[in-house]
Amino acid sequence: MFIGEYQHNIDKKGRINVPSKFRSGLGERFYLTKGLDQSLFCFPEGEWRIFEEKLKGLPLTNKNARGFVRLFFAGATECELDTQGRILIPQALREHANIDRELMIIGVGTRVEIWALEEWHRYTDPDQISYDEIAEHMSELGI
Amino acid sequence: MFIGEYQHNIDKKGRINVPSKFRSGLGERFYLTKGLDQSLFCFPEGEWRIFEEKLKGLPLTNKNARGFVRLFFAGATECELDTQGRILIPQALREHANIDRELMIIGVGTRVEIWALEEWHRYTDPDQISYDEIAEHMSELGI
DNA sequence: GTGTTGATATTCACCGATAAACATTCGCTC
DNA sequence: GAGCGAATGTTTATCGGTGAATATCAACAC
Repeated sequence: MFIGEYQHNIDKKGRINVPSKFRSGLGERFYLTKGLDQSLFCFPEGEWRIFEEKLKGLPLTNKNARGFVRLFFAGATECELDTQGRILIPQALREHANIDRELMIIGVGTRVEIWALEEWHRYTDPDQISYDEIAEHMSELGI
Repeated sequence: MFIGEYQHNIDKKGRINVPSKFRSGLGERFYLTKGLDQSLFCFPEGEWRIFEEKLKGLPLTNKNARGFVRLFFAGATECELDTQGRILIPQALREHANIDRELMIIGVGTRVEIWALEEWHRYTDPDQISYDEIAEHMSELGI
């Protein structure tokens, strides 16, 4: 399970250090794709297969489903950690997530997400997000 | 069951001593998350697994669910007692709870909470809080 | 009151992780 | 083949996390 948030920087060549806590979970080879809400999704091999299966099951006739499938498959790339534990983020994905220099890498259970720092702050802005609603969800979980 | 309150200090590296009374209940490894009201929640491993399982099942396509899962996982961290019974509180969690130096660790039945001392005093200030009023609401909950 | 024990506080030193700059290789174009 | 840029590798500096050692304090027993 991936949890926690880590603020890293991207270097001039478009590489980022994968937080050491995520390395064992992601393994040597994993998958990176355009995600929802201007983020990038990062799946370990096993989770990627599950995700693939789900996408394949979507109806070709549904317009939204078609867009969904295109976004994920077309945006996907296979990543390999280099000798220093870094990965290269392709230009297209950097643009999708608006990543310039500072970014936030977060663990979201079964996947890892990469956000431009600014986007993440906007997303988690207390004015934008309803903590009451969150509290609501928490009580459903019995917290 | 966790009960009692303990006033501790955090060291320069962001570590705190876990009160010895809580150690056996929390075990060697447990989980810490951003809680409500500027506090931090501390869950033993077993309870954490239950949340994880529930959250894993939430749909990726639902915006609210996505947000909740992100905040919950990103705001969490795994803690392990070091050789002296201390844990490290990550920067982000310290900021969430406004913890600078003095803090209060309280037992709340099934979980442990960590507060900045100042926040705790503000929260429990008799001028701010009416126990009668709280008791009133409790009766609505059937207690 | 004194000594003992266990718990918490504080400091220091070391190691690993990350940041940033620089070097090398490879493939491409001209 | 020369020059170029993208990708990959190497090196160094810095910072934060981790463990060890020591100091302080409170509770308790005698």
